[in-house]
Amino acid sequence: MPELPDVEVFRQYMNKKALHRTIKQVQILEDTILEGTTAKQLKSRLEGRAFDSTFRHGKHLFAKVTENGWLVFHFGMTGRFDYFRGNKTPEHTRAVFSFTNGYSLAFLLQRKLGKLALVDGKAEYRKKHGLGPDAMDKKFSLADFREALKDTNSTIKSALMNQELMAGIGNIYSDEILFQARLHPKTNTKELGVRQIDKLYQTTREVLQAAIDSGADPEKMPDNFLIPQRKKSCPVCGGDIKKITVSGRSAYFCPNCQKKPSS
DNA sequence: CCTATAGCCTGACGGC
DNA sequence: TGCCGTCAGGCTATAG
Repeated sequence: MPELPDVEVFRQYMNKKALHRTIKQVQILEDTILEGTTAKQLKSRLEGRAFDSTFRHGKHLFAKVTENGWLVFHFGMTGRFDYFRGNKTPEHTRAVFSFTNGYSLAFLLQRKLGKLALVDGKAEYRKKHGLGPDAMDKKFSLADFREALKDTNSTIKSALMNQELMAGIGNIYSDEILFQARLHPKTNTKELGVRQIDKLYQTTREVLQAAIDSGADPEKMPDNFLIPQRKKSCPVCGGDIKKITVSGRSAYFCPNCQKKPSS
């Protein structure tokens, strides 16, 4: 699930539930999710401290640890949080942060494709992973969007999902953005005119914002969104949705509404 | 530079 | 019911 809107919702959840509480205990149930740190180090640097604030960049969530750097969450394909009371950890819990109030924040990963890291600065982590600007950052302007796509010669779907160009968009939301922009996923970036690029920027921002406003819940998304019914029929024309492979990922689109400029 | 593929992991689903 | 292949909202390394 976790693309930019989902991670933003997780951030809000963490803010609401787990900020400013003293961390009594850290438990790592799955060492393989640790990136550049150890269970021992996490315990020594987190226990007795608290999460002061959160920051999201693309699909990554950073939680500020009082005077002690940042804990970084990456949710892989199946990650999420669960703030629960007591000792019974939810299924698929890989790490638990227990607070002095008797509640705990569980970091869940069904498949173990997520990561947990501890870093001194957000910038260094971003640099190390080659992450471009956050797709929803206020400072990520139309000019930046044009610049990001300028030197690429790939399918537009692939470009939108390229975390080096802009961070946060994955397989599902790239499909939604291209559906709303009425662009075929295999359109080459070079085929797009200035007007289309500009429109795509607006659409990208609108789709991501609408998803965040919906709590990243397909049931609450606008009626014209493809996501809730991407394996069924087009919410606009009612036609059949087609599935093709683009950049090694499944792309769902409406052949009637989304045509390549050249065809 | 770009695309395709495999691998990392687990679970759900469809076909037989 | 059971087994098997396929696929899944991410990312990385490698090959062509």
